[in-house]
Amino acid sequence: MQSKETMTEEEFLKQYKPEKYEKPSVTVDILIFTMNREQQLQLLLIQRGKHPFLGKWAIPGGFVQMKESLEEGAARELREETGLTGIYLEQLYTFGAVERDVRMRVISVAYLALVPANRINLQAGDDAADASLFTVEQTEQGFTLSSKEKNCTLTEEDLAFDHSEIIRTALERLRGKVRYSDIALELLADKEKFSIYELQRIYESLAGKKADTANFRRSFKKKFIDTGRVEKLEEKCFTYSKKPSSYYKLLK
Amino acid sequence: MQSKETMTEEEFLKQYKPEKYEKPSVTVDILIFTMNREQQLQLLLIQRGKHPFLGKWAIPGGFVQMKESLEEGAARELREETGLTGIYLEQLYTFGAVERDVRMRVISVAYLALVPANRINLQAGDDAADASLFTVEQTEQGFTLSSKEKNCTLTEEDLAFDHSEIIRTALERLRGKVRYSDIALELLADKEKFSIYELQRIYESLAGKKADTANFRRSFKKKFIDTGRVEKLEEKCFTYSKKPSSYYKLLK
DNA sequence: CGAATAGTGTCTCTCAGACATTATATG
DNA sequence: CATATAATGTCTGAGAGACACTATTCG
Repeated sequence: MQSKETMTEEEFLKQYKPEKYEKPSVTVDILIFTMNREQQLQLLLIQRGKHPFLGKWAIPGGFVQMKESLEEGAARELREETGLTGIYLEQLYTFGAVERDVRMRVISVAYLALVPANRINLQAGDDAADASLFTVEQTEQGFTLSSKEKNCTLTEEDLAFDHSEIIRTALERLRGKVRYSDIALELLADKEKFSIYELQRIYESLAGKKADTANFRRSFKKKFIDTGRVEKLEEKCFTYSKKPSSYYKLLK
Repeated sequence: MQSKETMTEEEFLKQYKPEKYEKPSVTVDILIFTMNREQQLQLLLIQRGKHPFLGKWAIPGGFVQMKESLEEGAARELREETGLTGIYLEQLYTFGAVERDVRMRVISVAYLALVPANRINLQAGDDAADASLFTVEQTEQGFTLSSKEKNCTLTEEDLAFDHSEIIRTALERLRGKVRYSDIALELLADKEKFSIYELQRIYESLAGKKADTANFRRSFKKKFIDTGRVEKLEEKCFTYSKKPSSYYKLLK
């Protein structure tokens, strides 16, 4: 056989054996965030029906397929859980500690999905039988997760694998990014018809703290109206207050 | 056989077969940045001695081992290339397009390493036979890589795989992060004895633009001196100017 | 009328950027 | 002396935060 250096690329490919080494498994996990009707941040979790961590809550995910990219895998998982496509997706971080799954070596690429308010309709798949939305509240220490319908509040021990660490990482990312990017817009129920009130509630959920109304409106004006990216509509919104608020429309 | 739901965890583990599905390969790639004596940002690249991309330049990397975490894998690669340990490491992004390697499906977790100036001593390993440091300059479009000793300048076509995209991502990260974090300190030759001049050159390399000396010094004072994180030394530095500059020392 | 949010105006403080000026060493 | 960087001072404008105030609708 020839030495590696003198082979052509074709010859090289012929003799190459990808199966020589043991490989870790790779999964894509997806943190699906949305807003509920009460303007609270929600996170989709699934109660595990199998070992390990039977009965604990986990971030949905699955093995990455050989013919899909990571982002496509995340989009597929999102579709399987919610039926939705065309949703904002962003790679979060890759978790690869050796013992994070007792069964085998698993490396998980975590993605963030921001689903517009009131758009989630949980799929009744086999995996998703016990999917539920939890209200996320950010605290100094970390976060709390609670579900009104399930009538429960989760602590770190109720989460499977290293998923509480993943959620912490996601919330950090959201907190940081909401300040200098437009991700808050992705959670609006309707980008073509929203009130500043709605947007502020989203901002506050992501930032993990209250914002001053006057200042929020001022910076909204500066950032979106003065630049022509958003325009005020004639129609008014009667949902949130005695005094009706203006609707705005994102142009882009 | 029992149904999954009624098995104990031990029983589950016994019947679990991790080898059922085809898996992608996972590599850890490491972008090793440092400063040279001329206060220029450098990036370590390796000229490939094998197909595919024979002769092209690539970011060093290798398969993640089954008993090491991703971060440990990055640290190992760094050690193999440079002999260094205890260096600042940060996960950058995970690249997983299906066709990014013609041989097989490869998912690469990219890490950033910031090596203090004048500390690099290239290892003469088999892989690293053709390792070389390239001076990085950031431009509006992206970047240029040039090597004085190799007497060459690389264009995107001279880079293997999707490595020009990875480098672009790394430079974006550095540009963004140098503004609000202390990563510039990681590139100082000696954290216990440095001049503001040195630090400004590092800042400028990472930010990709010149900084105003007066403003840079003012914010340095505010951020490091006034908080007690850095102290001024008696000793002076005669390297960079006719007028000697003060040395500073990072505490903690 | 009170209640609740919509929406505006104003003051302060901090910080970034631009730029002028003086200081101190070398050769 | 010229020169190069060290180091300080000053002015400006943008933006964040705190807070007082008026407007508009419902019930």
